[in-house]
Amino acid sequence: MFTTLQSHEYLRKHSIKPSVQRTAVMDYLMNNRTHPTIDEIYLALSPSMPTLSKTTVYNTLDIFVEKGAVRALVIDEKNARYDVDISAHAHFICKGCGKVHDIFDLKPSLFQIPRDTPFKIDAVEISYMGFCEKCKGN
Amino acid sequence: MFTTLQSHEYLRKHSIKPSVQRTAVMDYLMNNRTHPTIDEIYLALSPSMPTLSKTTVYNTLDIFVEKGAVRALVIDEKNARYDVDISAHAHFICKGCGKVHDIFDLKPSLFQIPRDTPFKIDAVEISYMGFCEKCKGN
DNA sequence: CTTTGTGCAAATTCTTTGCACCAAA
DNA sequence: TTTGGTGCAAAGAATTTGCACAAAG
Repeated sequence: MFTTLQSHEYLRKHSIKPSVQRTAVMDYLMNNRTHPTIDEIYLALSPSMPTLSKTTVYNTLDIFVEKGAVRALVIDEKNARYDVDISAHAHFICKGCGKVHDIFDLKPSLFQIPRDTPFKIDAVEISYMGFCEKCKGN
Repeated sequence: MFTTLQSHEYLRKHSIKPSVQRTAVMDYLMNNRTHPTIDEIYLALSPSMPTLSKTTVYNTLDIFVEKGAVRALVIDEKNARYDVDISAHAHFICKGCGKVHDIFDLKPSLFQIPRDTPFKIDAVEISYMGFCEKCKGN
């Protein structure tokens, strides 16, 4: 369980001013490693923060990504999803239920950036698609 | 240059009934390996097919993907992009101009599916983000 | 005929924008 | 007070849906 104090600390480390809303969003991300969408974050927080607006959630995540505090995943065609774990790891998305899971334990070489391309590459995203345990039976 | 006859043939191979519209879209994809969006395809074809509707382009691409004739790329947060090359290769998206480029010549092992996951994985997508030659100067 | 495909318009969904108000330094 | 943050409502953009008509077998 991560505390508000730790979220606060983590935000400062990335030079993000820790407002109440930002701390709440970061708190949620640190404790819910489910690659949530904007809507999921908003729905989870709004009961305890009734004045929270979805615009603020959008703004907040934009800042987090810009400052390198979270990763924006491009794996779900429907919505943007966010991951507070910025270390090199891959993702799996279930075509049945849409949930996104982490895949750690892959060879580090997978995440190497190819040389001899004409591009200035600064990020890699490795995604697997298929069906999760629950959905593969159906 | 791929001909309409070849597109026609390729559609049959994937058991897709080759209507005029479908053949035109496949033709475009085979001759324009630029990972086009729905809108780009629509705008390119509508001058010569004034009655073409964007709904048809959506329907068409859905069928192509479902039948395995084209790959839907999840790399561009704004729009879906389509690739008629279904072989194992990676993509690079430029954060400046948004263009998507192919990266061939990567180790085949990169595209291997990890065992010892609880998932039934049936596709891999490897994406690199950064700036292309033109945009990296700015 | 009967099935399948096409295309218009409307509806939905996700995201962005403009602007007024609030809060912190 | 001045700057930056928040939140509402409206706008925008991509995609989906419902339905009528057209085309193919």
